[in-house]
Amino acid sequence: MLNEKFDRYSFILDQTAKKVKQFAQSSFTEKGFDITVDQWAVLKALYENEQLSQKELAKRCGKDQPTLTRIVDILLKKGLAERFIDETDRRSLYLHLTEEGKLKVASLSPIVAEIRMKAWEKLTEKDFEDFTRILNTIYHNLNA
Amino acid sequence: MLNEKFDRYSFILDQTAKKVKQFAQSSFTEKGFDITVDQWAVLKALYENEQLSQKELAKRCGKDQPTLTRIVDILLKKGLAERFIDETDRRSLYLHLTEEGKLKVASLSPIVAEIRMKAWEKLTEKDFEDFTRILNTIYHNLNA
DNA sequence: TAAATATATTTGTCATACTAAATATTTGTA
DNA sequence: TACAAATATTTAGTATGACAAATATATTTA
Repeated sequence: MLNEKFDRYSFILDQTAKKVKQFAQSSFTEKGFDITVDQWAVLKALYENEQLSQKELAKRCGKDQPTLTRIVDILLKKGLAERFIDETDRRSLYLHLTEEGKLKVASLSPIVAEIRMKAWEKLTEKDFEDFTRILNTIYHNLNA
Repeated sequence: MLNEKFDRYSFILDQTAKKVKQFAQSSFTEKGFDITVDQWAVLKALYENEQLSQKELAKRCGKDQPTLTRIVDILLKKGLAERFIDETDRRSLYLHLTEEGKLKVASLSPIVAEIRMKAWEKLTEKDFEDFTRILNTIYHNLNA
């Protein structure tokens, strides 16, 4: 393959990832959700799987531990989650959502799903499959 | 299309964009390049087009103006670029690379091109075309 | 069992992203 | 021409991302 063509794929990739996040964030803000997209990702992961340790949660959300710690700090301040020491391994902390946190996820989920679909207008199922396959391949090529 | 399938495309997109950046950054660091990937993007844009105003440069690099200002500040500190007032419009600043900056871009360019190819192993030209087409479509769907 | 090693989390530092507000300058308009 | 509006840049504040180092606790090993 010609090298020159690849000049800017990482630029387009980066810009599109940013745009997806921006679009979601501005929809959140517009609807008065009062959380960031990253905070949403953590809330959603917790909603689907309570009792995760912070380490497991970080992995599921694709975030490193320092970043996760700070996002969780914010969720605590907002009263959406609580942190507990795991008595079987006192190094570990586990988390669960407060009632308010659960309500927030339940009420936002359908709206988030809607927001997500906007990106796929004018694209086909095949496009979606190709897209995720290619992204996964790139990821694994660079993860060796 | 079924909504559920789209659950995590933004996650994969985000993780892959991060991985591409990390891979490039660790290659830079390993080779002792002493710049970040974002600083590289700005240097490259300047190399290909001197006399850009900061505003134009920001646009070309896909960065907002405050971010660009800070990246440029770092490039100045590193002695890679210089900033000048545009006397035809004293609000504007334009930039150009120092000799050291030009040398840096010239010497890094081929290595960066190599790094970039790694992502495309096991993928075809058609994949590349589909990928960029889909990314562009998503971008424009969300940019309206 | 004491010491070394490993693990989970946090803290610190720097770089980047986004928003809003401040500053300087220019342009448009009454 | 004076004033209002627009534009280019910077500054400030908050959130996130990456990486290194610090802390506390567990596990392994001599």
